[in-house]
Amino acid sequence: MPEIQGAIRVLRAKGYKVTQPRKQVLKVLTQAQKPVSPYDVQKILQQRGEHLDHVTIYRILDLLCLLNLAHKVLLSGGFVKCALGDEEGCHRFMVCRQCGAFQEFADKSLCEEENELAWHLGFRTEQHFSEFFGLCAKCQG
Amino acid sequence: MPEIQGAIRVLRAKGYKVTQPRKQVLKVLTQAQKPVSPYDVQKILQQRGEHLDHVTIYRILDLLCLLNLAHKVLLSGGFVKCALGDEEGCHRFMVCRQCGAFQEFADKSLCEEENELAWHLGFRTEQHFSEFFGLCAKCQG
DNA sequence: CTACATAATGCAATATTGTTGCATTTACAA
DNA sequence: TTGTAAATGCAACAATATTGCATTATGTAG
Repeated sequence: MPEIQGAIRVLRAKGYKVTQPRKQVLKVLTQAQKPVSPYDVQKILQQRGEHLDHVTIYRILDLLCLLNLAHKVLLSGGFVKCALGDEEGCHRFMVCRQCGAFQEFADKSLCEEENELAWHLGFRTEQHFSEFFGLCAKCQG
Repeated sequence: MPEIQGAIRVLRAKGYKVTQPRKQVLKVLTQAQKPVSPYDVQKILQQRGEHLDHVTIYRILDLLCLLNLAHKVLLSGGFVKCALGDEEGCHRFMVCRQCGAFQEFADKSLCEEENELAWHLGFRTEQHFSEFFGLCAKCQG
């Protein structure tokens, strides 16, 4: 598990403890062929006879994301917020990680570029969703 | 409420009934300055002394999405799936709406283009997430 | 090696999100 | 005005997510 060793080094280097639950979650993520939800992690562990509280799993995943040892994927079926209107199936949002402000913007050429890229990979795109996380103008102190 | 009238026309044209609950939800979406979750819709209505079952709200929002009168937005805080690894803060997925297959792909120039666009709008991007929904090669029969 | 301080976990409780089946009501057309 | 098909409400439940606090375990200092 070389990947896990690397993650463990990062944990230690940043002053976080290397606990059994953290190692268990890292192992699940490393072995998983797909992105997994916190709930998936719990079920996979249960199948091995191991048990972790789901709260613990959430906290570990949050930490791993914070340390860039994991990342969040927003697949379909996710949190749903609806707004009225249709902008040609291309929805691009900027979300400020500081103040939570968000702003939608459209860029037609970018959409076409994306479509073309996917097309070359054999994929026919019907809807785009993009989110940029970062700092808005106000929060770039 | 010109927007609502338009939506109502679409409903009628497609043979869907124009019911009180549907008009209530459309009104909430139209007045909302932000994307709202189904739960948000319910709370907003409650504040006005109106009440709709949450199941009804889910069904209406699904219908509006189906008719392209609304769309789903995947903001941060959504359904979380984590995988180990860090690919420079740019995660682009193609998800097949038919078979659910997904595939991650990277494109550096696209990322830079996106960063630049956001930059011109005063936004400093740290992480990208993109999802393309459509049909994979296998499902384009 | 032991014991301490504190970080991390487990647990309890609760809130939010989402789905299904069926009884009842409502919209709209005849 | 009335019939009927569509839509809603209700009940039940499953899954997802967050908070506060008691308990446990890690890493360190002795």
